Amino acid sequence: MATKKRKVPAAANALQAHSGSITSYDVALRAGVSQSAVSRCFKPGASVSASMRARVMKSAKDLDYTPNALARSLITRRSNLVAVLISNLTNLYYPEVLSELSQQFTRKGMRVLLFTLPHEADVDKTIAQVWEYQVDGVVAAARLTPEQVAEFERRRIPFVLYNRTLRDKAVNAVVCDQIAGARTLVTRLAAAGHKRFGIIGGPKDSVVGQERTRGARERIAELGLREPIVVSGNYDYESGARGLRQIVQQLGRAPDAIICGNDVMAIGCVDAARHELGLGVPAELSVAGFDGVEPSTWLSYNLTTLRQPVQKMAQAAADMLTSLIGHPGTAPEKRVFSAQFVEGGTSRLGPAGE
Amino acid sequence: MATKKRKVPAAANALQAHSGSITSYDVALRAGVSQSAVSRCFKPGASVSASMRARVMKSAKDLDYTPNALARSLITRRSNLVAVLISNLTNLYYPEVLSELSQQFTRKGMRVLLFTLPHEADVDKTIAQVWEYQVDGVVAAARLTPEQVAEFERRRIPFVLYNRTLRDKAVNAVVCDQIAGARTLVTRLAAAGHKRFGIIGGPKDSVVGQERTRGARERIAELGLREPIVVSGNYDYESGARGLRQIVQQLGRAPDAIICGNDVMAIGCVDAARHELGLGVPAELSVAGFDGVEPSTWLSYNLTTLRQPVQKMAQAAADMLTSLIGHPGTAPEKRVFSAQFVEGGTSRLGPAGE
DNA sequence: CAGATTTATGCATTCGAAGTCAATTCTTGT
DNA sequence: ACAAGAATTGACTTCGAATGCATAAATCTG
Repeated sequence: MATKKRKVPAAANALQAHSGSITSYDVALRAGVSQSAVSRCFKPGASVSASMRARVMKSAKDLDYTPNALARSLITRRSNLVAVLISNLTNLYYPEVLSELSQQFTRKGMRVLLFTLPHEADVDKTIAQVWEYQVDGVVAAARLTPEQVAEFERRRIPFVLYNRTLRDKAVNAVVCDQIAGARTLVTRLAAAGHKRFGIIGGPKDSVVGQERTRGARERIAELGLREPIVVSGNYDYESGARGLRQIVQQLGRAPDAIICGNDVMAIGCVDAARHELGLGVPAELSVAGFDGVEPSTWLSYNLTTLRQPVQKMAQAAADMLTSLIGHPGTAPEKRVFSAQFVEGGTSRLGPAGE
Repeated sequence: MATKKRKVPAAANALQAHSGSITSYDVALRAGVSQSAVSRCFKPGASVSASMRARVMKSAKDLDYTPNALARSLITRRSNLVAVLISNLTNLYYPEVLSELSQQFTRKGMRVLLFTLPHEADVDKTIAQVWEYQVDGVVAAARLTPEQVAEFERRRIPFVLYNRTLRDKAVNAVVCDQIAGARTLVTRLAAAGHKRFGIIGGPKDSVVGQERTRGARERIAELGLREPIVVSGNYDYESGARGLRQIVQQLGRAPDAIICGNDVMAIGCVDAARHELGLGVPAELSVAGFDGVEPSTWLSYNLTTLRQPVQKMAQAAADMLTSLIGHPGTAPEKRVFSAQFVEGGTSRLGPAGE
C-alpha cells in the first residue's frame, strides 16, 4: 500500500529513462518538491515562494524541461490553438492575410493550425479535423457553405469570418465594403466619359466577387448607362485574359472599361489587351481591379484598384476572435472597413465627388 | 467501495451536462458498452464485432461525438502535428511552398502548425513554442542558425530543411541546385555575347542567395570575363530597382546583363530599367531571376528564370518527414532537385550546351 | 509571545482516449 | 456435447499538467 504512493513518480521516472520526454514529475523529483509545485511555478499568478520558484526553475533548466501543451490543454480546456481556414493560398491576396493573422495570434500567445481547403473537394472532411484538435477559435477566410458555418455555432466555437458574411444570420465578421468600392469605381470611370462597361467577375460562389459585380452593375444602371457585359473568371491571370477575349467577342469590339473581380485578373486583362490585342491601356481601354496586392503596384501595371486594408482587417479579426474566446456569448459583431481607391494608371478617371 | 467503480463514468456524465464536450464515456454509456469498446471502434485494425461496431457508431452519431485529438496524442505520444517554419510569407515564393506542404500533409492525415518567423526577432522564443505542442516533425523553410537546427537534433525531433543545408553537418534536406542553375545562366548569357555582368544578390544570411551569387561569380571567372559588380538586396521589388541603380552608378553605365537573386528583384530591375532608365530589356540589358514564381510568367515580364520544382520539392519534403517519423534514426538524406531553365524574354541567350 | 491569518505546499483527482490483461463468449473439431 | 482455441469485451491504468482541498509554515495582531 505504502509503495503505491510512489508509483506515479516512479513510473514517470522510469519512462524518462527510455522516452525522451521530461515531465513535471522529473523536475519535481530533482528539485525535491511536489509535481503541483512545479506546475504552479509555471503559472503566472500562482502562490509560490521565491526560494521554491528558484529551485524549481533551476531544476527545470537543468533538465531542459518543456511543458506539454497537450496535457495542459486537456485539463484546462484551452488549447491556445486557433484554426485558420483558407481556400487557396495561390490567390496572392491570402498569403498576406495569413501572414498578418499568424503574427497577430503569435503575439497573443496563440498558435495557428492551418487548413487549406483545396479544389472545393471534401471540405467537410477537412473541417472535421478542426474539431478534433479542440481549437479555441476559428478564422475562416474560405468559401464555406452556410451549413458549414452553422456547424461552428452548433459546436459553440468562437469564429470570425474574414471577407464574407451570411445573408440571413448575424455572425462575427470582418469585411471590406465591396459595394461602395465598386460604386466609386464606376462613378469615377463614368465621369471620365466611359460609356460601355465590361465586367470580369469572380466565381459564382464567391460572395465578395458577387458584391463587387453587383455594386458595379447597380451603379452603371443608376447612371443610365448600357448594361455591362459580364463574364466570370476564377481569380487567376488566365481568367483575366480569357475574360477580355470573351467580352470583345460578344461586343464585337473592346468596351470602354473593364472592371475585374480582383487584381490578378485585371493584370491578366491588361497584359492581354496590350500584348495580344494591341489595345492601349488606358488610352483605348481602362482596366481596374480589386484588392491592391503587391504586384498591382509594379510599374508595368500600376493598376487602378481598390486596396483592402489587409493589416487592419487581419488585426481586427484576431482581436475579435481573442475577445470572443475570452467572453463567449457576446452578440455578433460585423466590422466593415472601406477600401482605399488607388488611382493607378490603367484607367482614365474623372474627378472624385458624387 | 463498490460505488467507486462507477465514479469515473458518473463524473464524466455529469460533466457532459454542463460542458459541451461529448466524450467516449458518453458514447459508451448510451450504447451500453465500455469506454474501451468505443475507443476500439475508432481504431482501424481493432478486434470488434460487427454488432458492437454498429451500436457504438450509432450512439456516436446520435451524440455527435468527436474524438479529442489532444487526449489521444497524450497517450499515444503521436500528435499528428507537423510544425512548418517559414520566414516571411510575403516572399511570394513561400506561399506556394506552404500551400503544397499543407496539401501533402493533409493528405497524409497530419495537421500543420504554422510558425511565421518575423523580422529576425525573438525567433528562439517562437521556436520554443514548437516543442510544447509535441509536434511529430518539423519542416523548416526559414533562416535558422546552426544552433537552432542543432536544437532539433537534441530534441530528437524529425526535421527536414527546405532549401537550406548545414555546411558542417549532414541533415535531412530538400534543396534545389542553385549553383548549377546560376552557372547555366551565365553560360547562356555569355554565349550571347554578354561581357559585363551585374549581380543583385540576396541578403547576406540567405544561403540560397549566397549560392546563386557564388555560382554565377565562379562561372563568370571561369569564362575569363571581368568580375561582376555585386550589390545585395532583400528579395523585394524595390531591392531590384535599387540594385539596378546602384550598379549603373558604380559602373557609370548599364552592364550587359544582370542576374538577380530572385524573380521579384528581377521584376523590379526590369521595371526600373524600362520605366525609369529607359533601357530596353532585353535589347540593351538582359535580366534574369530565380524561382519561377507565377508573376514571372506574366506577359509584361516573361522573365528569364530558373524555376524551382516547388511541387516536387514540397512533396519530397513531406514524404521525407513522414518517413522519418515512421522510422526514426534513419541516416540523413539530402534530395537535390535541379532548376528548370526558363528562357523567357528578358535576356538574349546563346545556344545551350557546354 | 499566544492566537489569528495569510501564505505555501503536497496529496489526490481530473481531463479524454488508448492499451494491458484477464474474463467472457463464440467457434470449431471430434 | 465437450474441450481447446480464437475472437470479444470490460475493468483499470496511463499519458502530463492543473487544481480543490487540507495541512503546514510563515506572518501578522494585539
